[in-house]
Amino acid sequence: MPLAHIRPLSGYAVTVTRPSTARIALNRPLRRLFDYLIPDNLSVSPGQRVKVPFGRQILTGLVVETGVTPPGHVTLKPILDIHEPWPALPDTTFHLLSWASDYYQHPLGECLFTALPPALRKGRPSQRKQEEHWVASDASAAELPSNAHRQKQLLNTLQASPGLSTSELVQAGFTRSQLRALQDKALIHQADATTPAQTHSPTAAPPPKLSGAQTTAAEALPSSTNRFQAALLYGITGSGKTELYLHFLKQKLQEDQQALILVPEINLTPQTLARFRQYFGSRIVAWHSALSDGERLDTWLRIRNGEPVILIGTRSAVLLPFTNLRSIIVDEEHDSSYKQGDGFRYSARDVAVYRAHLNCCPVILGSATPSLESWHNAQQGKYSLIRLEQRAGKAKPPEVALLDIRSRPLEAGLSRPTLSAIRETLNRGEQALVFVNRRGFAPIMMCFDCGHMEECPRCDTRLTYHRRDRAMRCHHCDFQKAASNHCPKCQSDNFKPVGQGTERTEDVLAEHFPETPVVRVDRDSTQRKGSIQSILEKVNSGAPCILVGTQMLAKGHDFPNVTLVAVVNADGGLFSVDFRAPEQMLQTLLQVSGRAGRGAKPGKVLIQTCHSDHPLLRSLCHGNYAQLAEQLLADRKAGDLPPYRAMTVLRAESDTMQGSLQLLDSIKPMMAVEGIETWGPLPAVIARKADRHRAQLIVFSNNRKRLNRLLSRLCQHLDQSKLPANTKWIIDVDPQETG
DNA sequence: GACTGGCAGCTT
DNA sequence: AGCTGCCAGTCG
Repeated sequence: MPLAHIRPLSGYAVTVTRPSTARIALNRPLRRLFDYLIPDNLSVSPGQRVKVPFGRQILTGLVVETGVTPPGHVTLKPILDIHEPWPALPDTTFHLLSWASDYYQHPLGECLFTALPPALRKGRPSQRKQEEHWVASDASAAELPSNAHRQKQLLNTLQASPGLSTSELVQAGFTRSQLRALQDKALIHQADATTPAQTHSPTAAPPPKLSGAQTTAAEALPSSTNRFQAALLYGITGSGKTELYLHFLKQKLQEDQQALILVPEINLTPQTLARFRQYFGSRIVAWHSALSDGERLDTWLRIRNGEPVILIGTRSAVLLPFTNLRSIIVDEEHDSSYKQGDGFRYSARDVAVYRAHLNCCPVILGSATPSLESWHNAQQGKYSLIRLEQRAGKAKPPEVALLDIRSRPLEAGLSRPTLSAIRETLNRGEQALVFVNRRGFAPIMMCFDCGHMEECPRCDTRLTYHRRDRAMRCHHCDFQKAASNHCPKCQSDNFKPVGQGTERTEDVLAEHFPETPVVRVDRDSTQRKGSIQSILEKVNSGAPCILVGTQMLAKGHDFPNVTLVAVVNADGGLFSVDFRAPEQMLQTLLQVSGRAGRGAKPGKVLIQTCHSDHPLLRSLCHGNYAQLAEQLLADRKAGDLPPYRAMTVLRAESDTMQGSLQLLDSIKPMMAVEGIETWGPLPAVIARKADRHRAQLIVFSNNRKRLNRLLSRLCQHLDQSKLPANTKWIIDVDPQETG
């Protein structure tokens, strides 16, 4: 019965009945919510963290809705307690996550909980632990044993500057146990809770000076922080996109407003932070996977409290509980690491655009090699396109040349012209970078007598030979075994490595250039040597050297003295089964090309290929990504692929291929609907991984809404149906990989 | 008879 | 995801 028109008249008492039930989301992979009673002494609202009994455990849940009518035949248990009287997730963040849960078909509970810091997920209190400040007591230091040097130094430090906090002392090299030891001897005690002096004050450098081209671009950036506007900033490597971001924030962001800058993990270095801090001082705050639980809670609370921070963070930063977010920037927006590869498979870039929309604020997507999705959106006029096609300062775009290696003699994949180009570079006192797309020594070990190749026993893959530790490794599971000198099948000695890996290239280059240091940068070498940072510092000293590496080298680094980039083989991505492979390969090639000639000296890029007449590679030589994007988009259009149609992939894995295919086959009839097309089911390209047999069914539609509704029904159906043992299914909306 | 491991089913 | 209860297998 509609009662909305009945208004209380003045003088009448109005009884406001508080809702007695609440629907709660739990951090469990369940596509359902659970209802509870709200006890009289508690009041709860959506987004709030509560403690509830669940089975015989006690869990932390998040309120989704109150005043719900529970399903008939269940007896509700009461909520035990609230964690804090305010909603952990504010309105817009809550809406954002509900939308994402529906869009990506991932259980709401798990989506909501990814927006909480680990401490709050585990049900810990939301208070920041109070910083302890220490002062020296009056007692005599004579009580200290003579060998307690560090404790003595600590005591001296506190006598000299009383009131230092635990974390400050730990940073100065003291330990918590030293503090405890002094406290036990009553030589120091905690200071009263007087607020310590602010340690850092915000510096406020004026906005960076812009070049003519940059000024024109800056004028085209969003004009207001109170309106949804999406801009694609297409700026070639070295054109100074970062200056534009800085300029934009300096000009448009007010002092009480929050901003978010998303970056790929690899770009979030101390140097990047320092660069932004130069202009915004302590307003700049970092968010990435290396933070401790305590630091995460701290930063999360600052954001939740609406502090006007400018947050620089990786993927998950887009889910933080901002309450006054007025600008979003997504740097390197094409980067595939923005898409989460497992669990809640969201794209931080796409969520960022939706978030800007919800918030009515601008979003800037920046890249030298924009994703075809964003390029298409710009063409459609959904985003404004801002071009920045000149390198800043004196640097010129590198000259890119193809080197056809058909019927040329190669040494570990390197042709004579490439080797002499490297020599010339070194002779000029400059550095060369050699890009190899595979780590290890060689991707295959093969017997030249019987043709046997070493394969992984658990996957449908070949084992990669790692000569450094004489191991054969599978790059798709954790299998490895000792390498042998002869064929395990026919015992022949004619058992040899085939193909190129970073280790082999490194060896050959070291042989060829014995006077020059050769530095290898890949997952293996950076693991062993601790951090990539120390390697890079060595390179940046500028002395002649040769860098050998994988993708890792392509991104974000600035090597002023690298003037030659050599690509060992560019053909991998051209003929792959994955429809995104050519785009990804060209983006990587352009990114790695961008490493050449970033300083004052001109750069050169040599690309070895067996297909020097391929139209995509030819366009690459002209260094014009815009033209490449058009070519790639034409291919996508011809194939009815994204961004022209929405795509979702359903994956199944089980102990047998038959089991996986059967599950997907049983789904397929549900997809036989107007406006939906399916491909498959087909075995995955690597059909067996870690002894699991994988298959996939690809679903297309040119109507996202309809596809979304269909997928929701499908997930519901699959949740209810009992699957054979060991059979699992996964849904990936807007997949990054379709192998 | 007691213990283990694998699994199916349930959580409001 | 946990957690538990059930069942088959096996230990000595």
